Amino acid sequence: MKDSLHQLVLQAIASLREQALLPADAEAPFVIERTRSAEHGDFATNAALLLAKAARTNPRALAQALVAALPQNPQIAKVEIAGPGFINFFLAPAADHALVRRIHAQGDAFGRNASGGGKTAGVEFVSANPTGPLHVGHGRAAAIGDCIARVLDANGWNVKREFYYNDAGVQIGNLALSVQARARGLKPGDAQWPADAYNGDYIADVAQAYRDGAHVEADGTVIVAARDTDDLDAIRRFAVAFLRREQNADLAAFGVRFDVYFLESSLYAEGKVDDTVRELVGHGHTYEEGGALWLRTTDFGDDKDRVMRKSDGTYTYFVPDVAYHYSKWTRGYLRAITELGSDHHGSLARVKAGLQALDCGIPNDWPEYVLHQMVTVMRGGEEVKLSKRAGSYVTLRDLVDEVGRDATRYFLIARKADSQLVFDIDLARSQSNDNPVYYIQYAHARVCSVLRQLDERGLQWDRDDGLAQLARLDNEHEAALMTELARYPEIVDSAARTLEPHLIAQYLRELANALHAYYHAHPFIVDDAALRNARLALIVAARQVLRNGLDLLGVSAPESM
RNA sequence: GCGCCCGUAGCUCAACCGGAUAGAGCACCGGCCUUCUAAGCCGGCGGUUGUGGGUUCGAGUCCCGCCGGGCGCGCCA
Repeated sequence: MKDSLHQLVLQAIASLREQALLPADAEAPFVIERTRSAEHGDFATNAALLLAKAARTNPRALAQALVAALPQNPQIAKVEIAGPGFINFFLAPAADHALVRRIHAQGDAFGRNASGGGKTAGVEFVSANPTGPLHVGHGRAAAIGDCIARVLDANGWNVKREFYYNDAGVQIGNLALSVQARARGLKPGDAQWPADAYNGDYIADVAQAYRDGAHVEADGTVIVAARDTDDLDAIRRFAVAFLRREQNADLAAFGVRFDVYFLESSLYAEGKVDDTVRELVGHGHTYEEGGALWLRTTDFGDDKDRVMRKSDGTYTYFVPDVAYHYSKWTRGYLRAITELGSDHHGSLARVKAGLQALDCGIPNDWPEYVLHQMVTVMRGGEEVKLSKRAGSYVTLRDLVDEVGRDATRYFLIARKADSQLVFDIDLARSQSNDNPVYYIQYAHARVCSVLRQLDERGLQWDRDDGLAQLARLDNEHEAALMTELARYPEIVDSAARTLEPHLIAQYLRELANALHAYYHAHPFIVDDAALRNARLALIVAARQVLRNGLDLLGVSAPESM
């Protein structure tokens, strides 16, 4: 609807140009937007406000001319000029009826669109190194990344979820030493306990499994523990596999799966890091100084140049990062979304600089970054400190076990990524009306319950008759609910454009509210069969949209609660 | 010191490429269950959008300066 209104206004502008009421080159980035209140109609445009100057007239007069030039459209009941020169559109009931029929016809596909054209978009998120369990911050990353992936999919993109991890760096070395120390019976605090070791209890679990000769499978590879506490390399391989398996299990419990697990070590093994360095040198963006190889990232907007190869011959971490993103490019990811904690934002400029320096046609706005701010966890009114090294922190698994997958996902997705988030465990756990996720799920279950009630009363819902009788829906609650339903495709589009999945969560609450309000204002199971069928057609449409929206969040839509 | 993000009701947060009277939830006050689940609905209270300027028909939104909070500023990852 938004699009067709946009077209109508464009036609009106073109018409005014022909009449010389507007200069021939007059155009403006006008918008069609939902109004805030019903008295302003359903949609409004600011076209007259933006074009008034070019027309050398006042906005209201121009609005008059635009309205006069608007092509007729049966879905528009009324057009008004209001305020400083807004043009307000009032939709005809027929537009709402067509919408309800469309929801029934499209079902699970309602709200989806093909704007992505089937092109490939890679969404990288979590990308935690296998040095310990996932914590609540990873949970936020998982919820946001997975939801972005679902939203892009709903917009017609071929989405690849990708998890990148370092399986061979310094931190992994510390991990191996930690497990080895535990396997030798040492504990944190002991004189011989390694200085940079991980102190969490989970290290003891890994060590125990290693000594037991356990075999673990992770990311498609099986590793059997060598049991030899002197074989640090074997310990490392085992520990990585063990913790990767744990992380995968936690993510699976959270409802998140990946298409690609990308190992940093593979970049070295396949010579991709060397290739990248060679390309950068070849394009003349590097220089040697102080025994190190530098990349002139300042040519691409960075604060200062960055060392690529240290004087000891090893690479700094951002070189494989560039190689990794370049591999996404060569794998055909037309869009690459990288979801990170905002504490990594400092590295963005140099990675982008590295990609630009490859001179291979990567656009300046590729990849797209989505950064999320910290999560503060509250329990019993007190902040739970997160410290992996100290070994005491809230794991994602803890949250999913305690709070449930649905509420955890909802709480982590419902807020804009770039604002800090307070996760109140007590609130998320509460199965009460304090908890917004149940509110939405209850709306879905409520429709199911009405249909069950219908059955118990020995009645049947005639869908076709209902869809034919939509004109019987004439009260304000029905109008409000239909307006909410009509917004859904716009929200799906908007969430993908802005990469802001919280819009979905926000919207679903408003949709649920419209349904609950309708429920209380009017009985659905009435004696008048035509009216009954029409009302049921409307609430079943609402149920469909609730289900579709919850699916985008990865939250279940229960039939009863 | 420099860079990025944030600052909106007592609390947690919205506000669709700058739009009309800044909205929800929680908390608080008051109504509504012999009627499809009260995990619900309706009403009320609550704001100088941190602050001072600027841009324009119009600013929570854009620009500049302050104040406050977070994160980052390594030949660490």
